[in-house]
Amino acid sequence: MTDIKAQVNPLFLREEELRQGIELLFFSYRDFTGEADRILADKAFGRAHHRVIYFVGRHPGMAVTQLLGILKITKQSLSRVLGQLVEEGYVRQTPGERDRRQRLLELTEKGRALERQLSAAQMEMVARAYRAAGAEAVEGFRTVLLGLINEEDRKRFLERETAGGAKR
Amino acid sequence: MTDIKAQVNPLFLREEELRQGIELLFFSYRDFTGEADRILADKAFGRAHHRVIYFVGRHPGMAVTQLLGILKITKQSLSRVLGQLVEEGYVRQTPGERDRRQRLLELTEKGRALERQLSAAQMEMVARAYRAAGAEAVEGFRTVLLGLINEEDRKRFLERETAGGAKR
DNA sequence: GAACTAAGTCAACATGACTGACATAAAAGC
DNA sequence: GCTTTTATGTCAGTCATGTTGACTTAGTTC
Repeated sequence: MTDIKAQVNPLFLREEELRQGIELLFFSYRDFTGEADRILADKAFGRAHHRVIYFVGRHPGMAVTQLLGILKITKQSLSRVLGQLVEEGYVRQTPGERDRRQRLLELTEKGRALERQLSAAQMEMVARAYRAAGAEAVEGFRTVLLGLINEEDRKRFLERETAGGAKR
Repeated sequence: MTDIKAQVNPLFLREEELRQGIELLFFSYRDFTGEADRILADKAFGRAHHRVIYFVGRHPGMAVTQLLGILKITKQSLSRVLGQLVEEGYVRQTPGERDRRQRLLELTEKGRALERQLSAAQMEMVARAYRAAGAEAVEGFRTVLLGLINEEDRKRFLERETAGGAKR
């Protein structure tokens, strides 16, 4: 029956395939973030705190403007979240040496501990999916997701990849 | 230099790889939804409205409880959004025949028009990424994302795939 | 007839985003 | 050296989307 449909409208399967892609992104992101959300709920933190902790942990010494660029939110939005994290001792701000207007961000030991806890959960999920799918599928996963990302951030990924060497 | 690191700590590359997976999901989802968000902003609708329109369009005649199960939000959250969509003539509710307690949901013509507009934008993004990546990569993308999705929803995908036949 | 289920409602609240206006300090440009 | 730009922060108000909890109404099931 679907074979007939496919013959009548050759675009049908293509649209179906694309819609499945859309749904896969929706469901996988929903379930992927759900894991960490549960951990954060205990600490009265939200997804926004997680993102800050993640990226500050990933790029220690980054300036506030850089972080805003990654998160693509306004500084007013960030300030509440970042303020809480600083106040509760997860993130430390130190004036920049080169440019003393900057407040460079880094995780405290407490912050690193939370970062590890959150990342461990998510890395475990990704690792499970990677193992189940195999190396070739992982390569495809990366290629397609890269294609969904805007030019600028995509470049960052590709640079890191070649700079890191030894990967493929 | 990174080669040395990899030899000293064999887990380094693995962790790096997993973190890249996490970031790919974050950035791709951010950019992927950004496209539709801009269209919705004109109509004073948000992402929540989009999800309702999408899934009602995908499964015409579905009951409210089913929709809640897919979205994994509370009925109170849904009611506001659904109420607006019904009021503004995007979604129609009709009592179920088998079970008259149910209000079965379907898009109106107006709703289908918006659905097409939104989906066209996202399908275009996915299509572009698929084309650039190639069929093999797409298969890997699907496999890995399926592995990130909870058991139950994953089954739904796999059933649809085999039922639809003719795909692979 | 009692118990359960589908759907909806009212109320209060939390989170995370936004715009707009303004303040301070340091850097950069002329 | 004065002006302009930049980095950061703050105050105030608003909006969208989620939550919990309590309760109602109507229909189904046992």
